[in-house]
Order: sequence, then C-alpha cells, then structure tokens
Amino acid sequence: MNMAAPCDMKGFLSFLILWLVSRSPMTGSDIALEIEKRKGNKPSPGTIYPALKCLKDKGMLSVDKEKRYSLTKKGKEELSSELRFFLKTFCDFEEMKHCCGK
Amino acid sequence: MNMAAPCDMKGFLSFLILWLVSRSPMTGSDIALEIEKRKGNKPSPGTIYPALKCLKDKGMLSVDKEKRYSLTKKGKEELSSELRFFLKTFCDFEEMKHCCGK
DNA sequence: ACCTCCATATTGGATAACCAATATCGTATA
DNA sequence: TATACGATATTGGTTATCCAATATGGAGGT
Repeated sequence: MNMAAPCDMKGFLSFLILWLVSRSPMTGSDIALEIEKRKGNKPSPGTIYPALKCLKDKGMLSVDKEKRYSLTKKGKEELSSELRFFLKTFCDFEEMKHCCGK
Repeated sequence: MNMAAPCDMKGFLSFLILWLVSRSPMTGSDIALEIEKRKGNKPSPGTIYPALKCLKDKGMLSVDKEKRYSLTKKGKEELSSELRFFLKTFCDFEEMKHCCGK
C-alpha cells in the first residue's frame, strides 16, 4: 500500500553537497565523512557518487585532477536559489533551537 | 534509468507538519496554507491528508472535534529528536544566511 | 611487475515522498 | 430539506532518493 511520510527526511543530499563544496573543494570521501559527522551515518559510495555525477552532468559541479569537486558558476546560482528556499521554509530556526534546548 | 538527486528537497513535509502543529493546533487546510507561505506552492489534499493520517496512525498526532491536529506525547518526543537531527545537520545556518545575502 | 588497499564509479533495484483524481463529509444558505 | 461549496479523506499511481552489490582505477609497498 502506501504509508506516506515516514519522516526520514530524505531529499537533503544534493543540497548538502552543494553547500559543503561551496565552502571548499572536496573529494567524494571528504563529503561522505563530513555528512557522517552531521547526520550520524555515512552515505555509501552508491549514494554519494551517483549524486555527484548527477550534479556534474547538470553543470553544477566541476572536478579537478585530484578528484576534488567544486561549484561552477551555474552551481553557485543554483545553491543560492536553494538557500533562499531553504531559509524561507525554515525561517524559525532560532525558535527550533530553543524548543529542543540547544 | 536513475538520475539520482534532482535537488527538489523532498522529505520535509512530515517534519514541517510536526513543527507547525507543535506551536498551535491546526487543521489540514491551516497547515497547507502555512506551507504555501513558506515554500511557495500549496500542497494538495492528496499530499497533506495522507501525511496527517500516517502521523496519526503512528501516534504522533491527535485530532479534536474541530479537526485541529496537535502533538501527542509521543509526537513531542519524535519532534524533539528530529529537531536535534535537523539542527545538527544544518549547524551552519547563520553562515548560510550570509552566503545568499539574507 | 604483482599484490593490497582504498577511493572512485556504475548499475539495478527498493522504498520514501508526493500528487492527481476522486469520493465523502459538514456547514451554510435559501 | 435541498443545494452548494469548501474542507477532509482515500486510492493508485509516479517520481525522487537512496543504498547494496559490484566493478574499476590508482597509489604504495614488496
């Protein structure tokens, strides 16, 4: 059947990748490790590399000789747009902090 | 084929519902309108009500006579847990604001 | 040159997450 | 009480998103 909406909060991955890479170029495993630090579980290769490939194919990311990914011009524009969306959707971030005592 | 990760940032809905309802009891259409304000597009009935039903079936939400949903004890615990996860994953919220000039 | 080991990459699903279409309920107004 | 209309609810998909399994590549050691 259906059982919509199990609250797993999927859908962050590409956004997170764009954001992380925007701060400094990173390899696939760099990214996986950083996401592990944040989310608690490390995305598998089968998760991280298809996402990187997809973003690269869309012209958001470029790769250098050392396999470090960084944002293209288009990637920067996309990230900026997604950031605005994200910040607007979760505009009460501060209130959330207070709510769970952090 | 596959084309993983189109950056649509799905996966927020149930989390958002729990968060919104935690602040004051709301009906389905209240919730839909508030989400429209934030995300820009209004979730359809086929999106919002299955999500509410699912959360209710899981014991996260209760409904009163006026069809207003609110958090149960279990729902509060779940929200608290999800908030901590969310805040940890997007710990650099302030930096994001600066980044896109908001 | 060969082996080892880890990072990188690809493929084929599995399931989460959502939405269009449709049906039902409730309230108001005549 | 009958009709209208919006809110609520259900169903059956469709697509996005992720992961396990597997394959490939490249650097370092012997």
